[in-house]
Amino acid sequence: MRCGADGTLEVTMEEITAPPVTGLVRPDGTPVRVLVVDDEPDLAEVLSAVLRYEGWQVRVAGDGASALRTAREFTPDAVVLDVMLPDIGGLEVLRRLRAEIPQVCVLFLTARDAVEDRIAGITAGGDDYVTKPFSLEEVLARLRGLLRRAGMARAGEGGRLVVGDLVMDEDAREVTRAGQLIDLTPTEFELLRFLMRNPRRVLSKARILDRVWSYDFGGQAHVVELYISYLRKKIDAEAPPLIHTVRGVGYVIKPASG
Amino acid sequence: MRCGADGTLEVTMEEITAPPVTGLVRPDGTPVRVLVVDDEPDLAEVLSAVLRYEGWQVRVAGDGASALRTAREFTPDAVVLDVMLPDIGGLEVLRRLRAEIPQVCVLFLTARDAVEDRIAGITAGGDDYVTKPFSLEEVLARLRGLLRRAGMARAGEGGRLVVGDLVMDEDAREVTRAGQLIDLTPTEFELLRFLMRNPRRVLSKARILDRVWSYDFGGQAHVVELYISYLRKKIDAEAPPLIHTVRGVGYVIKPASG
DNA sequence: ACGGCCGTTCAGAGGATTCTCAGAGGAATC
DNA sequence: GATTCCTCTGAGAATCCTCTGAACGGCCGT
Repeated sequence: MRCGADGTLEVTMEEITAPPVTGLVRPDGTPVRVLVVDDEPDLAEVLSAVLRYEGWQVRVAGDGASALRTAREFTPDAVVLDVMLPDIGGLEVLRRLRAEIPQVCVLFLTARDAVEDRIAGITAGGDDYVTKPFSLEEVLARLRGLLRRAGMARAGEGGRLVVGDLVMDEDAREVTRAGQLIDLTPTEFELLRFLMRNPRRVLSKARILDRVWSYDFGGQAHVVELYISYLRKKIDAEAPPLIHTVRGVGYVIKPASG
Repeated sequence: MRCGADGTLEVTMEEITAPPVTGLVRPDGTPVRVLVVDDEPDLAEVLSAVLRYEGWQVRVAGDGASALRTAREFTPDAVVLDVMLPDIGGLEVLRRLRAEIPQVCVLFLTARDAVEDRIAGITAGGDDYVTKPFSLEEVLARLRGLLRRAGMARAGEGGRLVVGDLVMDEDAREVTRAGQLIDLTPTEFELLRFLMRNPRRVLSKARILDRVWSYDFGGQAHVVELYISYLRKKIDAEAPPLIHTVRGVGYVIKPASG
């Protein structure tokens, strides 16, 4: 996803074609349902494409009133909710949502500087927020966290990712290789998480950029190479490498044997 | 839960896990039931979100009459009750509640300057109160205390929190590290309690603020950093540190080894 | 073999985040 | 009413993170 100078959003085809990976499912086995509420159609569209790609059922609403209307018959498990809506305020929407679907998770989208004021109290329960501009991986990760804690976790792996002897604990934000604790910066962590969520799948630099970096990032794909090199120094330094370059295409992470 | 290639699902029992780790359950194993009674919708919403997140079943009422009505069919174990209700006085509600559910615990919410002697009578009866504006952790702690004394403690944990050689006795309000008694101010204590209730889980500054500070606190997340630094001076000064900064995210408390 | 392209790495500027100190103001206590 | 203690603000310093630019080396075509 790229944010053009004119405010348009481009979505690369790649983003909507590959098969789903993650396994968050409702207790009854049906797919997770997410309602996206944002008055920017482009952003809402990109978000819903990514969530759908995650294997979830998605609906979109452009304002508070239609969000409530949709929620009533869609009964989502989670709602991605922009606090700046044209009609009803975000917190009001939250309250009315809760009145109808008490256990629903809400992920707020908010401007960076509007945080402290209106958002007070929302992280106190299970809910969470993400500040604009965000990266798609960040939104996904937060949403997965919310849903996992809401009882839609898949067996055993409660937010743990494993590739060979490399292990990531998302809650504790800990990464270990062969038991050795590895210290990562936020961007390194998010890049590695994206790789580990797609093991054995070659990821293009463009796609990595789209997912891991914020949508308003104007830089070049060179950063990806740079951060891959940082990661390699930290996790592939003294052991058979897990991160592999696929020349002219991108990068893969996979266990040493295969 | 495993998702087979043919679309089948296997569900194991342990997957249906509750989010946090409170360990308070009814004798018959069903979740604790709490009724929140407050005429401020925002406050009631935040309270119920927090309690629900704690794994309890929650109902909300906006005035005394509907509180009594709801209590009749909900049969709560505890009631969080604002003394200032639009219709019936809090004490009257208490009396009528007791008439129907004799063993119910009641936590009063009251203004700071409320009459002290009446409150004294309340605490004598086993109930408790919290003055507005309160922190959510305070409400939770008091509620846990009430419920524990009402016989809903799960075996083992009697209000003691342990992380490595750091021990907190919630009832005695005592903290020791390696046997050494540590003196904490009220805010320091509450911050540490929140950390110790969530060991190995990274807590964002926003979340800490929402939980540990009063809901009307208008300040910045900077206070959290400040109080973390106070805690470190008292707890982590001359021993392997337990409190760790996760840059760009928040803080974690965890035993020294891992 | 040569040259262009791609990927890797280094070095450093600039920015963001976090830590700590000092002190004002207020609450609690005696 | 005075004292002590606690909480919070503001500012500066220290630390850490991100990204740019450039140099280097290998891969692949011709």
